[in-house]
Amino acid sequence: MARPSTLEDKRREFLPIVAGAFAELGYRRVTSAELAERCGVGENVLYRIWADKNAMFLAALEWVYIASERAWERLLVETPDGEGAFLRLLSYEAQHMGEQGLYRIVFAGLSEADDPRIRAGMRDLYGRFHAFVRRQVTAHRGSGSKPALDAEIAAWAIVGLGTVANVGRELGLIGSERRRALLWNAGRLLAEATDVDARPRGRRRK
Amino acid sequence: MARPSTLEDKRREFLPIVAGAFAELGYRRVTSAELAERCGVGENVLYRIWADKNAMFLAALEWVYIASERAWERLLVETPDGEGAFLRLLSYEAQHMGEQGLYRIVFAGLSEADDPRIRAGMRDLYGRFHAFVRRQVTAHRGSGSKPALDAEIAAWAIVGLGTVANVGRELGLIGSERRRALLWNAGRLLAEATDVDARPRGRRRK
DNA sequence: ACATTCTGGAAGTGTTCACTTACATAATGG
DNA sequence: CCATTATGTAAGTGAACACTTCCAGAATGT
Repeated sequence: MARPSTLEDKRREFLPIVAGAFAELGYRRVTSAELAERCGVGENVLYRIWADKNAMFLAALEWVYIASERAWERLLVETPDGEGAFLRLLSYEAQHMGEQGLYRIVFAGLSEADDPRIRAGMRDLYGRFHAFVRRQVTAHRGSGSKPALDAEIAAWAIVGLGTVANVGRELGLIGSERRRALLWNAGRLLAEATDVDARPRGRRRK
Repeated sequence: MARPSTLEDKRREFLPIVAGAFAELGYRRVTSAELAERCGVGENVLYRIWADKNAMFLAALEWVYIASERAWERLLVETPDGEGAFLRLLSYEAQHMGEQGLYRIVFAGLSEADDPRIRAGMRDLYGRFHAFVRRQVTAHRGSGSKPALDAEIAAWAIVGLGTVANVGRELGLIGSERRRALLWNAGRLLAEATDVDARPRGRRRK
C-alpha cells in the first residue's frame, strides 16, 4: 500500500468550518465554492469527504448537538452535586444561548425537512435535546408535591422557550435582557410549578 | 383609455394558491413554473402581479397572518362575553393548529431571514402573533392575585409552545394528543400561574 | 527506485430556474 | 371602428451552482 488517507483528519478539521458556514448563511446560500474557500481547499476535496451537500449539512446538524452537549457537560462538571444542575443550565442558556448562531442551522433544517435524510437528522437533534432537558427536569424536581406538568410536556415547553428565544433574537424582536427573563422565569415555572398552582379552580372566574 | 386591469383580482385569487405552494414545498422547492401551473397561468402573469419570487413569498407570509387571524376572530365572535376567549383560543389551537401547514411558511421564512425584506415580514408576523396572544393573556387574567410572569414574557412563552408544537408535528416527534396536552396544560400554566406559585422558596432545595 | 495511492488545483458540464421577450388576441373607451 | 392597453402562451436567456474530470506531483510501503 501507499500513502494512507488523511480524509478523516480533514473531516474533523473542516466540520466546525462547514457548520459555521451553514450557521452564518443557511442552507441555500452556502455554495460548494463558498465552503471550499472557507476550508482553504478545492471543492473536489470536500466531495471526497462527503458524498454531497446534503451530507455536509447533516454533518453540520450533528455538530450542533455535539457543540451544545459539550458546553452543557462542561457546566455539569462544575456542578458536582447535581442539585442545582437544571437551574445552572437554565441560567447559562438564558445568557449565552445561540451565541454562535447554531440555531440557524436548526432553522435551515426545519425548512428542508421534506428531505428524508435531513428530516431524520432533525428528528434526532430535537429528540436528543428534548431527552436531555427532560432528564434535567426530572432530576431537578424533588419527590415533593405533585408537579403541574409531566416531565415530557414540561421539557417540550422548555425547548419551545429556547426556540422562541432564538427566533426573537434572530428577528431582533426580543432583547437579550428579555430573553434572559423569558428563559429563566418561564423555565422555572414550567419545571417547578406544582399541581395546585396549575388549576386555580373557580378562583379567577366569576 | 382601454381595458381596465384585473391584476388586483388575480392577486387576491392567486394568493391562497401561492401560499399553499410555499406551505407545501418551502421556499426553495417552489419554482416559478410550479406556481404558474398551480395558478393555471403562465409564469409572466405572476411576474406582472409580483415583482419577483421574494415578493410572492412575502405575500404568502402576510397570508399566514391573515388566515390565522380570520380563524381566531371567527372563534372570538362565538364567545361573546370575552370571558373564556383565551381558553377557547387555546383549546382551538391545541386541536387544529397548523392543519394547513402554514407554519412551514414560517420555517421557510426563518431560514431566509438574512434577506432584509423577508426579515421585516417575519418581524411583522411574529410581532403580530405576540401582540395578539399578549392581549388575550391580559384579558384572561383577572385583577386577582399577582401573576407569576408578566404578560409579555408569558405571551412569548406561549408563542414558543405553538412553535415547538409545530416542530414536533413536522418532525413526527409529538403526536396530536401530546400536542394538545402541551398547548393546553402548559398554556394555562403560563397564563394563569400566580406569583407565589412561581417561587416555592426553599421548599424544594435543601 | 518504483509502483501505488492520495492530494489539490483548475477547468469543465449539465441542469435548474428566476426572470424576460415577442407576439397574437381580446377588451375597452372614444 | 379604431387606437390603446391588458392578457395568455410559448419560447427563450443568462447565470448560478452542485458535482465531475483531469492531471501533475507528492507521500508512502516494499
